[in-house]
Amino acid sequence: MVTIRLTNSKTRRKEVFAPINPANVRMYVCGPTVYDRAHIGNARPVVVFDTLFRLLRHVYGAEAVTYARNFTDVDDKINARAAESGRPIREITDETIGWYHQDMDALGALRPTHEPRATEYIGAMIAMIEKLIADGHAYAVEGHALFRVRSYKDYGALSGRSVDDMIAGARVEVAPFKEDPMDFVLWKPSGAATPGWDSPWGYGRPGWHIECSAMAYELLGASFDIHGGGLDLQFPHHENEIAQSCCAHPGAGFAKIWMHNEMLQVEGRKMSKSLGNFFTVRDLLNQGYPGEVIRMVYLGTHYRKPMDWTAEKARQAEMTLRKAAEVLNSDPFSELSFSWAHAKAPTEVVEALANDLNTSLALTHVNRYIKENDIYSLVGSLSLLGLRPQVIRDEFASFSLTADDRGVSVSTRAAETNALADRLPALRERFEALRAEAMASKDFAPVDALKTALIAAGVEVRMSKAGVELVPGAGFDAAKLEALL
RNA sequence: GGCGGGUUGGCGGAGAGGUUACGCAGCGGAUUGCAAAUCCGUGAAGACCGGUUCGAUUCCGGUACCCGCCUCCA
Repeated sequence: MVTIRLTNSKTRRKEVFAPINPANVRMYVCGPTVYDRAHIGNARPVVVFDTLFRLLRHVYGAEAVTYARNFTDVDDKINARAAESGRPIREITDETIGWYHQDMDALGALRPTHEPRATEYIGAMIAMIEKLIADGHAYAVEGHALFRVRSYKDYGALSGRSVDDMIAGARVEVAPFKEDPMDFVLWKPSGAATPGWDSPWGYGRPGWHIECSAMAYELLGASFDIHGGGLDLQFPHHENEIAQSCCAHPGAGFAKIWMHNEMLQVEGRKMSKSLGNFFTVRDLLNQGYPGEVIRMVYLGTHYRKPMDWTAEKARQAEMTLRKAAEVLNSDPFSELSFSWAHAKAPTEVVEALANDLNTSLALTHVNRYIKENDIYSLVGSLSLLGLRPQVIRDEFASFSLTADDRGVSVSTRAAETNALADRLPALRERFEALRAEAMASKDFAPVDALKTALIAAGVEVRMSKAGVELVPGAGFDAAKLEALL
């Protein structure tokens, strides 16, 4: 069996992954707060842990992996959104979850096994808080329940901080009823304008951190294998989760391995609305970046390094996918000669991923399969990486290699582009005729004019002794092509 | 201020204590009416200063710079 190695944030070392139960490998990843479209920073952990999910399924079997990713649907940002729009909270969260699914589906991310909503686990949260209070790890005061940080001796171990250091450097405004400045909220009171539930501490709502502890416990148990999320969540969110869960379920150890993906920048700068470089995934999709291109850009950078989103990277990813599509499409019958769904990723690709998710190295291998025209390895690798081969072929394949040119009745193009594919051969014939004339007359102006127009329409013009190929490229513009017909 | 991380060729971006990463761009050649595409070939690196070592870009320490978290934002 392949040995998977993962960097554990808790130990800051790369460790051999040995599941608690290989028949039920369990992973929890912090999901979105659902009040708006996911931006491209939110999407990075989704792609990273989807890739890990796929690797685990590959190694341990699809049925042997349980992946839980929550929706935070109770939060002050959601309340604010509801207040300013006048819409019901549930309507906002339902709509946002729908968007999230659409956008992450476009990136080729599999749906996790469980996608719990925080509001469906209020009872479990209350039960956990009650236990923490009963055991002296938390206390109730003025309608709040607070976690007593000093009662968990390892508090700060994950993020490498000591409670004393943090207090010294803290800029936090400390609520007067806290025993200790670092104590954090498990439950807080709600007024008429905010959603709430009845609890032993009065009508109120949960603090942010308790939901993940409660849902992970309900769905995965007191101890499980992997807990993931963005590096920004390491402190305080994950630190607090550990404190809560370890105190509520002593001895269980909570997550064995903690994984954190680095943050994302855009064109070398932090993504922010004020800099005007803030994109949602939907923005990019609407700008015409296919989901596969976006995913490819993510996979190009190791998850523990800061990643920069740039238009140039997207261009290169698209170029690579076009080449891949040509290979996938080079034999119209290739899909029939072996089942694409069963193509296996070569060992070297699996091992690249097994080595702490070295997606960049995996893509290096993919490049070689493209160069060597190795369809089988290419299909297997792309599938394991979540880059759907059929989609790539349909989205990026060139017209010149479709059925029309080869006399076979296999069409692999998306319907919209197929319509144009029918017209390209006519243009090609005209081009060939013009070229033949030019060769004889030595007047190349007419053929050059047509060539220039085709290039302007984003069509690659390939001439050889054998004939002419017209291939739509990255900047393909159907409207300009229409004008030539 | 506290804590954590990073710094690789023109650009992006990996592995490995000693042997070509790879991709994009560049350059040379083949090919072409000219190109494009393709193929062949090729130059180019490891922030700085020390240390360990026969040997470090890879390990250790320091400096500089950058980034993140500590505070609503991922």
